[in-house]
Amino acid sequence: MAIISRDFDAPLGTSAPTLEVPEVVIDRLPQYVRTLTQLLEDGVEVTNSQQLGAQLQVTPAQIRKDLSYFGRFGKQGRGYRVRHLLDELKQILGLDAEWNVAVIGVGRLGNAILNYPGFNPDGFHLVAAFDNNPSNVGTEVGGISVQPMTALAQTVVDRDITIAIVAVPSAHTQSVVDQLVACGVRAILNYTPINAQVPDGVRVRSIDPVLALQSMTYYLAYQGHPTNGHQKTG
Amino acid sequence: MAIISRDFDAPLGTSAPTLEVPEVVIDRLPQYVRTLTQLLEDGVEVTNSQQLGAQLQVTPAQIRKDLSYFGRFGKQGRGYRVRHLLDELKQILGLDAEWNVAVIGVGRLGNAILNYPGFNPDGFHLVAAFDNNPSNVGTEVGGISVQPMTALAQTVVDRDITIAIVAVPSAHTQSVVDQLVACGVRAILNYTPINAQVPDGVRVRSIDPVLALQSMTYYLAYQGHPTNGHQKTG
DNA sequence: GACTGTGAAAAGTTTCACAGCT
DNA sequence: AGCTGTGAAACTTTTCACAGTC
Repeated sequence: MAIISRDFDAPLGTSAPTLEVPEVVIDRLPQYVRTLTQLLEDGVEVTNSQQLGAQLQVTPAQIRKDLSYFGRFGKQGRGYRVRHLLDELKQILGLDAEWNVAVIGVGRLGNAILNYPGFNPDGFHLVAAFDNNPSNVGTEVGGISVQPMTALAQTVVDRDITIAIVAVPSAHTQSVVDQLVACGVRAILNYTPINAQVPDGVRVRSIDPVLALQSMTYYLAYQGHPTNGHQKTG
Repeated sequence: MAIISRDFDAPLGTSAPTLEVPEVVIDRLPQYVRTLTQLLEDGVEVTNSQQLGAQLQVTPAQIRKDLSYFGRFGKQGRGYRVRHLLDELKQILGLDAEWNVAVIGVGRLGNAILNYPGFNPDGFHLVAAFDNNPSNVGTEVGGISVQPMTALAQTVVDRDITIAIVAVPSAHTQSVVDQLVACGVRAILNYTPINAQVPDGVRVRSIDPVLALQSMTYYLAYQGHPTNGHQKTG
């Protein structure tokens, strides 16, 4: 039982990440990390599930339950030492490591991503950029020299790249994702509006502002759009 | 029973959107819309839950169940007419209307958003931009003249703006969101890494690439990061 | 024969409520 | 007294399986 400080005997070492911890829980941990980081910066040394819940708009019980999957980090009657809990969560999420990231596609969006300063403080280092278009290859974007796609496999190995950000035209998404998977990349942040198919063991997250807007309009549509009367078809 | 073609008597007209339809279902509908749009463009006239499920990596049963909240759109033995189902779903989501959107903050990120061509084809029109910084006010970004924040309330009314995209520095998020809510905006797409507090009836969706990356590293950390041995603290 | 629409079962997730530690 | 950690209960969501229609 070397891996996480949990004391049940789930079959570790299976290739699919079907550990005992529900995926929804994992998805919340980064938010806890962020809130704890904030508290730490504000000089708060001890917190509790009540306070964290208020910040995150989540019930205190949920926070306690989520944390209980990984260990006992608090002290009854007192709460959680902010620094301690933060360190534990970062370690659980693998955020105590530095991660090298490649950006595929240096069009308008890829450019914005490469120039975005928000990744580095969190341990994600954009270390390589690739593009299909010969006129982009060799240019510098965000301090990184753009390489041709043919250099992908070699650079992924040389630079120990484990994560890729895809910002290519929609039509190329699947092909680029296939190439990344073939190179051994197993975490992909997809900025295109395409549902790429990947084998088991590869994770894809999508950033899709249009989908986000479209799921909100449902609630707007009848809560009363000021001027625009929605007429039914059927 | 005017609003949606469903035949149960949930209390409509309540201010919070606690209709009978689960929120997870609403969140999936835009993806169905996208896939159907794709099929339509490819000239496919009839589809079925099997095919849609394969595209979306969702079980056919889930698609049928989701659709059943809104009506009976298919024909047994045949499937769904793509155009018909697409029209129905768009109507349900309010995507048969055009939505005017304001962008708050025209820094690097706001600039990228205002120049992003992906919103308009889906009926979202970026019609106004605001910034606090006097040196940005009056400039043109993405064909839109940047206004001061003081003009917000008036412009929201004049231009029938119902949705806002927030791309300001983190420290200003809550204040900007408060102003938007005060103006009557009830759907906000938040590009900052801050959890804004909003009253009931206001929807916030966040675009947060760092959180997306951080939830993937958990799975990478022990599936075997090529070189980097993760050592436990405790 | 093929597929939808849907109750009912199963699985997953959240919340409750309280024993137990500080 | 105050808060955590956690089984058990409540609730939500997904999947199953099949009657019904084309």
